[in-house]
Amino acid sequence: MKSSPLKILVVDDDLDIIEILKYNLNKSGYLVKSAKNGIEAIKRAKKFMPNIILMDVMMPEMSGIEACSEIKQIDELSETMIIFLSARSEDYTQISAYDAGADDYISKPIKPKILLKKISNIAKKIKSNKNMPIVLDLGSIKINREEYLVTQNKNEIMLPRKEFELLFLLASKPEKVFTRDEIMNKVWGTQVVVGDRTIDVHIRKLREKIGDKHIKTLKGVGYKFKP
Amino acid sequence: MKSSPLKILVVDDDLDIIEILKYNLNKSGYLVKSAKNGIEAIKRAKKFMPNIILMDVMMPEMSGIEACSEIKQIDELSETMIIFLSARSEDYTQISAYDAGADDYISKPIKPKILLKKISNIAKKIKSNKNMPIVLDLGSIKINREEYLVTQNKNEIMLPRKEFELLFLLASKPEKVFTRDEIMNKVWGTQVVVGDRTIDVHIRKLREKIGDKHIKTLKGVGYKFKP
DNA sequence: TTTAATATTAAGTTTTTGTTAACTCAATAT
DNA sequence: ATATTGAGTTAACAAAAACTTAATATTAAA
Repeated sequence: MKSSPLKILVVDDDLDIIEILKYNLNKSGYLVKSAKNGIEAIKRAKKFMPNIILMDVMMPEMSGIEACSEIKQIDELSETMIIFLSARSEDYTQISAYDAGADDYISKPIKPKILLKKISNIAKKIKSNKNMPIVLDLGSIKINREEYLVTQNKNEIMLPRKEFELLFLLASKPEKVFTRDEIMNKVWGTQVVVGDRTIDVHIRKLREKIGDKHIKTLKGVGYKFKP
Repeated sequence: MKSSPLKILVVDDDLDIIEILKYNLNKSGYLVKSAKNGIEAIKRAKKFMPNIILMDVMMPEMSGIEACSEIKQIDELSETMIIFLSARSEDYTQISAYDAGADDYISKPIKPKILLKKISNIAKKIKSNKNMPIVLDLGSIKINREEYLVTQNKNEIMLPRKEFELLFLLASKPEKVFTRDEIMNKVWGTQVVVGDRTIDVHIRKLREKIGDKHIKTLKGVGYKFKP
């Protein structure tokens, strides 16, 4: 399960602005396409299926706000985040923009830092599994994701991030065997490469803290959690 | 805990319009009163304390815009949302309306659907504000948002704005881990970008003032407040 | 029994956070 | 007009915790 780059559609009638945005976004590894008015934006969006649309408010033919309303009504695109760009930051523009279903707002002149921060925030949101449970209750062991806390028979156990994520993964499906590859991808992600023994070490530390019996090794296969 | 109905004051010199609005709003369960000019509106607003004022822009005696400015200056009514009604949607009218502190704008002819949607949006906002507690009582520490004051075992601690907001955020859900991103977005907002160490410095200052044990670091994850 | 896979330990490395002091900026006082 | 004050930010460095690796030992499956 490899993660593809985020797709962004830039809509502006000013080609210079498109270029600037493209340059900045490409540099950060996003896949960018552009349109120069609202009508074109809708057409392209349907094909390109972007995760994010950056759109100027004021455009000839069809205003960004109108285009936004239309796009939000298209079922397949309803999850697309729309961020408006505008020359002024007057409130009245913002209000109608949000009415149209805009998800965020950046006022020109666009500062690359702010732009990239917003985009990366959205990227994180999209990546993070929204339907991940907050607490796992495995009888004697309870795992609370919101508090990042593991409780075993009323004892609170603090786990560092990787150990927590590892335990959370295994415990999310007790008795299921997770292969090393699965663990690697879900806990460490697809972008990092670490040696084989790293997982063992983390398993060891977990066993130290929650007891050996909860994590079982299946040689040549993987690990499983037992409640 | 039953929530009282939202109070709406309708201001228009056209009695027909008042009737139409009253009819629609009453039907949706709001508590409605009316005034037929700006001066009367101010008087009634002081007594009725509406959550929302729907006001015509063009009225004899005192224009809606003037009335709006005055109302916004009255302390007890500064939280009241003011929505303008106007025969035309020319931009220049809207601009001065927003300058006067209007919160939204509806152009005539009024479509009940749009009106009620806007009202219900505002209602949601008001409710969520109402539900935000003004004082947090965490045992030894009490945080009063209204007075901007933190009390620890009867000692009053004055915190600067950012420190206060940071503490208030963390303390609003004790034990929950707030990531740096969350903190950044909620305390600093999405329109500014500040360096990474800024949060640390504020955390440090808070710890200096309320004691180390109340704010716990989870490296790579975030911070949490412990009562 | 053999051997590849996993366990263990301690010693590196990297990442993240803590700390301090200096700097900017605005509001207010002199 | 200038000085003062305090909030907020930044930058540089220190410290700590988290994480990884490497070397060696042990285990369990073929």
